[in-house]
Amino acid sequence: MPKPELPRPTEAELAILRVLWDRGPSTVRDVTDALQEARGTGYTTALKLMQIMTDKGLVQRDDSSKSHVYEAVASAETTQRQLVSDLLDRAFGGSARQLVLQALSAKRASREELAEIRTMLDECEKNAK
Amino acid sequence: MPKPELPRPTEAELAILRVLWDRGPSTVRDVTDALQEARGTGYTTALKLMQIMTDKGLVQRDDSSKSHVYEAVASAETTQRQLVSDLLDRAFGGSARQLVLQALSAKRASREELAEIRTMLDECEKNAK
DNA sequence: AGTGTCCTACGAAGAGTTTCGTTGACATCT
DNA sequence: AGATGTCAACGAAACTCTTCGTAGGACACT
Repeated sequence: MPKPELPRPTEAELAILRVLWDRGPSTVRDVTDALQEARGTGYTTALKLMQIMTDKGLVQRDDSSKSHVYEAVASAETTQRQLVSDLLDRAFGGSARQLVLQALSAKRASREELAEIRTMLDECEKNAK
Repeated sequence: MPKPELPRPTEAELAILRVLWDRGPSTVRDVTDALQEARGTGYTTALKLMQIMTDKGLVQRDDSSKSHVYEAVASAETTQRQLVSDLLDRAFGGSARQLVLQALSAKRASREELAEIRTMLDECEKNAK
């Protein structure tokens, strides 16, 4: 079975995943530095979290060199889809329409963004039942 | 100040809020019954959560009758917008486009839903910068 | 060898979340 | 009156999340 179904990342875990998606495989030092200004995360805090994430299967560790290198297991897209799907069920009763509405009203999308979304809608429509 | 900025509801709290949005003002018994099948929530569990939510300001309590009646303070729309906005920042780096894309791909929206979303887009475009 | 630096590992503290057992108040039924 | 039932209140327990202090190993430099 190729999909053991990863757990939903917590808040601090998600911040680390974002760094890994951004930078690619990174050491604890790299991640700590990246999160230092944004969150003030200390080194041992990041290390502990990444060890936990390894146990959970959220990241993979390459310990062949002295400084272990960590890599996100699931892609940003996959994880984002999981998080949205989760929120959809938990807060919106499954109504994608409502969720999209709130997303647009929360962020006041620009004209360009609206145009892009419209293009995506066309794509979706082609595949819809 | 009329907007004291409510905290983000936790998972169990959100389940309770959903019942209150659905049913309107309700007693602990009502909420427990509604959540019984969906979550197996026990009476004292629901009571405790609703007391905590009262402290947090998420719900209001009317204790004029023997069975206290609870009511959600924030509307479903307001809370949903807050949750989406939160997820947008935490997981999508603020890109509403990406979030909408994942929402549509997570749920495989029907043709009707797509049409409705399209209509919403028109509305948004009128108000865009 | 001694010192300093960088790294992993471990454990524990503190906060928040969720669950539930117990208690006491109050009302109703017999 | 006594038994039964419903309810709010409280506290404790189990769990998760997040943070960090401390220890120990490896390495380089003096």
